[in-house]
Amino acid sequence: MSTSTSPKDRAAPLRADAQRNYDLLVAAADAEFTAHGADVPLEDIARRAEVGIGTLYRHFPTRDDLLAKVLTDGTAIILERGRELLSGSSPGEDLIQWIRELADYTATYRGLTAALANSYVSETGTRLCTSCDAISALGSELLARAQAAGEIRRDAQVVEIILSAHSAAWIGEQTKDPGAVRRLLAILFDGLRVVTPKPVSKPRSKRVKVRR
Amino acid sequence: MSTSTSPKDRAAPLRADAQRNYDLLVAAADAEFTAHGADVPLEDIARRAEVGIGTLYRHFPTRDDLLAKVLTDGTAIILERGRELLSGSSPGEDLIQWIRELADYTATYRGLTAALANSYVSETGTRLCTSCDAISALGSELLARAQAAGEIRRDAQVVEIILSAHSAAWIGEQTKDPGAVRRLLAILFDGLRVVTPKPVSKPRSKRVKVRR
DNA sequence: ACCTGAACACCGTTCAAGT
DNA sequence: ACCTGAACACCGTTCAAGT
Repeated sequence: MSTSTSPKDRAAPLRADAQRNYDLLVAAADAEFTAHGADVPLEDIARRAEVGIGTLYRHFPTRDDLLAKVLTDGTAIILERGRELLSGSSPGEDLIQWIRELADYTATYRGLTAALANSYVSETGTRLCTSCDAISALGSELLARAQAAGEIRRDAQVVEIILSAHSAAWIGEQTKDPGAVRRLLAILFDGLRVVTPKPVSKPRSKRVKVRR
Repeated sequence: MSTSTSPKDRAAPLRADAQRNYDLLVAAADAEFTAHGADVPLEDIARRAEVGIGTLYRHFPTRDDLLAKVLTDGTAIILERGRELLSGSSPGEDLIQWIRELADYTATYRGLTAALANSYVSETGTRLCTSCDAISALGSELLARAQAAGEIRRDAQVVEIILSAHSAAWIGEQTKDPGAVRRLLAILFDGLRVVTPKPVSKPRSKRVKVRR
């Protein structure tokens, strides 16, 4: 919540009133997203911030930019947690724990999962997407480590892992039943723990080259 | 595609022109949904059917009604398949196969998953929801049978099962990667196959009733 | 340099007028 | 009984005019 950094996170010196409006917008956005979900009319946010709608667009050209800003703290935390878990003692469970926390993060606002998933595969590199990239990078590391330790199935890829967390959160949004999320994740995790034996590399079996 | 039944599926005698418009609307809706996804402007559908927008609303008060109508055939098929599988030889795999087909069904139109999932938990009993009820009923049967056979974990519930299919389809929509869907389902299914041993019902262990 | 809000575009939904 | 499309509401986005 200590978010009075400037738009580009550089020390781009904003005029005093602009900085003030910027901060008001971020606070208003957080409040509105929390209260009415990630699809709340942008106009409502501007109104709450007591700012013209044009000002909102000036600072945040797209809704995703606003979402990304408001999620900054959460994103930092989930990334930090990932790094911590990366040096945990049980690679498989470390990955799993991270996914659990990722699902929570994804549920920050109602309707957020759709926005996140969209940006996750959108062509245009939005801000939200940038966070996603960092998150999948970390996911890759955690996954690779767990797979190397032979604790997680080798045919799993980051996309599914990450989007699984998303979809669990999505299911939570739809059903409003935290139990469903918990149970689904439990199934998923058990599935992830299933390790197919390494294809018995037949010691130099005479592979005959066949014609045609 | 043989869909010239009347709105309420009764022989409610529609006036000839009304029936014609109705059929045109269904055909147009199918075409538009296929081409532009489940969110296509209703106006586009009316235009393609060469019918006033009011006529569309008269026949289909909500977008869900239109979706439900256009999905009738698919819904019937998935239900029928479920019944077939119900008398399959391998309860666990029968359930799993059904989920696979359910995921396909859910992907009929781009953007359909969201609509389906929404209606799945919506309060107001829309048409779409009605289909969903039938589907979960069948899912319950398949699941119960598989669990009774000891082939599927006992803590799984229908909601997750169904919504898992939905979310797999959803992931397909997002990533446009059929491989991701396949891999996710594989993980999920392995998770479903994990059967925790029945809590060893200690043969009449002397359960002492404790005070307080 | 930044803010404002009117103006425009777009889509959903209703309803008075028509046949 | 049914159809039509103008009319209204709503939200996103832009931009000319203002400070």
